[in-house]
Amino acid sequence: MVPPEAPADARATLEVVAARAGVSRATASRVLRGASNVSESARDAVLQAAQELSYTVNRAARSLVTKRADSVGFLVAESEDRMFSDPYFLGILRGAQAEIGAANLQLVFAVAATPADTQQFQVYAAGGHVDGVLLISLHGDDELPRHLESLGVPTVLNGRPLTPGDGLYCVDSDNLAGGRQATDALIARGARRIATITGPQDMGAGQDRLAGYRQALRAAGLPDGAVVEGDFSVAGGAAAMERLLAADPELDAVFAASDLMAVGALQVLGQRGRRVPDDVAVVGYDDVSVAALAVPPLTTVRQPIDQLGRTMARVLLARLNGAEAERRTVLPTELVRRASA
Amino acid sequence: MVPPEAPADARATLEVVAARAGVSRATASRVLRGASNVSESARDAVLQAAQELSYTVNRAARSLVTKRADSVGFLVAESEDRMFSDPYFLGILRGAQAEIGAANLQLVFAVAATPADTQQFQVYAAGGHVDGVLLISLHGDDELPRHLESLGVPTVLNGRPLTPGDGLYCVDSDNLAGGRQATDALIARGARRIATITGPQDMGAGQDRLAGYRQALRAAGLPDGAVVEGDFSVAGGAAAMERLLAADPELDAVFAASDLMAVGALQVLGQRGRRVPDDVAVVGYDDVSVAALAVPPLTTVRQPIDQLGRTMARVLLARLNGAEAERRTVLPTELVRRASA
DNA sequence: ATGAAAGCGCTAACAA
DNA sequence: TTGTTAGCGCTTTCAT
Repeated sequence: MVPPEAPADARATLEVVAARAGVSRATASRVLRGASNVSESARDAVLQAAQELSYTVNRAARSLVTKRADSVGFLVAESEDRMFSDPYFLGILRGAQAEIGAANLQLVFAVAATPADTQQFQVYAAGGHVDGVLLISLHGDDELPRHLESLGVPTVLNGRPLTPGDGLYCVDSDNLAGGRQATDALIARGARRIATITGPQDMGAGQDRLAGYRQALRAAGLPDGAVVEGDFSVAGGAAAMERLLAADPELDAVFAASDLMAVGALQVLGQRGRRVPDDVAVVGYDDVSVAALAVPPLTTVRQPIDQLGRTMARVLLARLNGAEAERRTVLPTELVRRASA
Repeated sequence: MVPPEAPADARATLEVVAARAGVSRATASRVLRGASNVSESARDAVLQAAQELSYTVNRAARSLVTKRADSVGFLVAESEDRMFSDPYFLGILRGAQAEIGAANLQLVFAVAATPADTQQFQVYAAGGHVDGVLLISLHGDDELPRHLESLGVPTVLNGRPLTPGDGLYCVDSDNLAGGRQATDALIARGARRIATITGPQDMGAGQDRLAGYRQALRAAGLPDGAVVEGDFSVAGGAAAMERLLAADPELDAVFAASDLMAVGALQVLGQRGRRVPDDVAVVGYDDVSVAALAVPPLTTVRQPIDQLGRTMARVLLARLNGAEAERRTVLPTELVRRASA
């Protein structure tokens, strides 16, 4: 009744492993999944058989019955090229992959550049192809995370939704404190006309860093400086710097809400003959690798980018396991002093 | 005999769609997969039913029978942090994802930092969890691609294996021509003592760019300049530049085999009081975004990074479809003139 | 052109 | 603790 030895070239199945170990498929399955109620001897036999046959579970078969996909989606909801030139995203990806991989799940990478893409992803996710999703780069009040959740797909955001209190799960760095740290550094070195290049105001990070800037100014009894919105890119930072200079030619410091924008600002400042930091001090945000390479090297606010990705993954994993998870996790930032301020 | 209407809240299955369309599961399946032998009316009915129920195929069930995973692995075989600060990788990823996504396959992202990781990935891939693998950043004569192929997993490399002629599939940019272009540009502007910071010599890209440099020098009747090996990183470029200066204080030009290394070189040159390009001209390689941001902006050799990723994916897709595919695809490079040379 | 039926490899009751 | 037994949702012969 026991099936004959399977051909050696075919991929081993549970059936074969069980037969070789002299137990039933059920027992073999239990052993391989680490269930507790198995005898020592059965366990050893199965493990060895599996080893010898280099057995790997067929995930499709498993998924079919468990109704879990054993994979999570990493969705970049960004239509612009920006994300692909921003090392920030790569950092998040690395962190997330490390945790997801360690949990033995797959990370399925997806990009939704258009509304059609987004729609397609929703269908895909709703179809049970992923157990949860890690959502990167949320703009405005994108309904995507809420849709995903209502479709039964646990989702964790990077950043925070614009309107709070939705019960969405999100992981963010402390942009408010970060904005303050940057501005305080400028204040501490004696700057008095402090301008800022903000991030997109349709993103929590953009809003919060600006709010931090304002708080710091107010706390120091300083008036608000010139404010221009940027888009987190180098070109955007440069354009914003031009406008800042036009708005307040006397400014003596600039807080740029991203390193990339700070680099753009540095370029413009250089062209205009302003010395950094002597004439104008500059502080960036992120501490991605270009910060240290800029001329002069950028004083900046470091975000724990890798940790952001890891934390997102951990929160999602916790949810998938039915464990408690923080709705909103905020990671600390830190000022990194270099030459630009 | 027809099953009763399924509960509306459950995910629709083929069974339900078929019932609603008044056909058998087999016919519904044929329609949904675009098989030809179906009547007009059956097709319409099924399509509409599927639409109404927002049916999505259960990939696990499909995979179980077709024995295809409908997904491809994107494996970064790199133990160092380097790759995560190099925009190059992100470009490849984007390109690959675009093609893979368009073909309706999933891109499963993985990192193999240690030999253990690599081993695990092999088991995973051999287990039929992916239909093919896109392999990034190959060092030395890594056996991984050959193992994967011998395990029956079609693999496509970025770059070229060190020892050619293995029948491995790879997609590369024309590093030899690129090295020549860079060096020719330096020669054309009158440089005569041209040094180079090479890429890792355990990688084809590193070797080929150096070979191109030598070819150009020889063609111009110029003697070889100082040569120091770098590791594609900024820090590595800076260290190499120091050694170059020590080896030949009179050098008047440097070809750095990556933009990141060129940036490092620029820093050192600045510290040593050498003006770029007046005292020393510099040409980089890649044309990643930092090239344009460097001070001075970097003249560099552009690789079609996005296309590299896309092409890798296309080659793999072709193989998966049993179509003919080039063993080795080489994409052209192009000199981008900016201020550093 | 269509349907009936047989699994794909696995997990999870349920019995023993 | 272990084995028996149903399926999970789909594709695919094989008839019709």
